[in-house]
Amino acid sequence: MALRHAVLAALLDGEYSGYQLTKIFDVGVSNFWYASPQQLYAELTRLEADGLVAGREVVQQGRPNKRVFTVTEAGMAELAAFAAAPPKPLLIRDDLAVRVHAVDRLDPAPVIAQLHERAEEAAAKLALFEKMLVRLRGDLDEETFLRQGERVGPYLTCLGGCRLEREVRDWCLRTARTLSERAAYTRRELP
Amino acid sequence: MALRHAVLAALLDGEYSGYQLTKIFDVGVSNFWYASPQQLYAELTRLEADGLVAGREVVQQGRPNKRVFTVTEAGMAELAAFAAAPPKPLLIRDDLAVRVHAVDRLDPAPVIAQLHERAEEAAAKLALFEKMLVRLRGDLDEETFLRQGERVGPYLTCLGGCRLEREVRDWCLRTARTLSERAAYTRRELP
DNA sequence: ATAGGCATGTAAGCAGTTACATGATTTA
DNA sequence: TAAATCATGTAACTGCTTACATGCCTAT
Repeated sequence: MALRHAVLAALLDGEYSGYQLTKIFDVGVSNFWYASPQQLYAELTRLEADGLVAGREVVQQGRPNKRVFTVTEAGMAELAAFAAAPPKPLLIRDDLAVRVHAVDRLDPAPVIAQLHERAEEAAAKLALFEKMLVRLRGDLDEETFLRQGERVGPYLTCLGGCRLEREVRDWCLRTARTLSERAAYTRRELP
Repeated sequence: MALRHAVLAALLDGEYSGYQLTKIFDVGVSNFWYASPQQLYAELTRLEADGLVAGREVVQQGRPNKRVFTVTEAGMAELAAFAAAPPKPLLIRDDLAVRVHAVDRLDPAPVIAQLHERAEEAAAKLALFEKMLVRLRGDLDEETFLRQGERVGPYLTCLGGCRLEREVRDWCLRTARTLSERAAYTRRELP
């Protein structure tokens, strides 16, 4: 059970409803964990049943009421035990990289287009994360914040997200350029 | 079904047995797809039943016989259709980053230790991938190989793996240092 | 002798995806 | 008046993990 802990960690940032969590996990919680809405609603139900989070009804006007959740003491204990246990290895599954691996034997055109799209998505995420960094550190510069800020966890993971998206963007563009040049070369040589 | 295509792509590099594929997918096929042995044996059975790969018994002396697989024409068609379809978004799940996200509210000591371990693993993978790059490009330099080499797919994905592992290593070390310094500061201030 | 590598699986259970379902309010 | 956002789920299915199982050969 792994999503549990990701949800508990996310709820340390404040009270969130299932819907709000879907927004957070849709981007991937600064890019290290993705979860679908259905997963989140199911997990929140289980977490509440297990007493690791507590729900609270928030009455809203102009929009549907919502239930927001906070981590209980039992939840904190669960998180502490999790943090002390050996971590599972980083899991990556990249559909696009599978295409690149096989690209010599296939039509490279769609793959090149997909690489450009992925590069743009990565650039957009990078911009988003960089804004989030500014918001998190307030008026402090990065160095000072990392030394003296009270809540550096999300900042550190967001820095990781930035690194990743920057690399994804650059790798996609580099790869697309390589494949385009090879395609151009082939067209000149073999008609 | 996503593992299918990863297996088909891996089998473009040559004939492999289930066991050999477990070695390849254990590292993560240059770090973009991990699969367990059980998954691979099951998937190979299904791929063969669907006629996308063909198995061939190889008699060995001194060790058990093995069945090696090649991609059939139907398999190539499947791969081509896959490559032209829109890719699924990059999936990442990082157990260690969950810990870092929550680290303000927990004992940072085990997390710092885990970050150092992860950094070492990443460095080891990086070294492995860099050796693989040298092997793949032979006596050509990178630029020439990327322009003229026949099989650049695996090289390009391996370059991506290098980028990722380098970032993971650096992020882990940076994060560990930040957390250690904060821990030292806290110990001086609050006893 | 014992550990490690080669080689291939089965079975049970848990996690994750896809499709479906509902309904109110705000914005274009 | 249609589309988007807020808000929360259920059900069926597929994919993945964990545990178990077997057996031979090689190197220490």
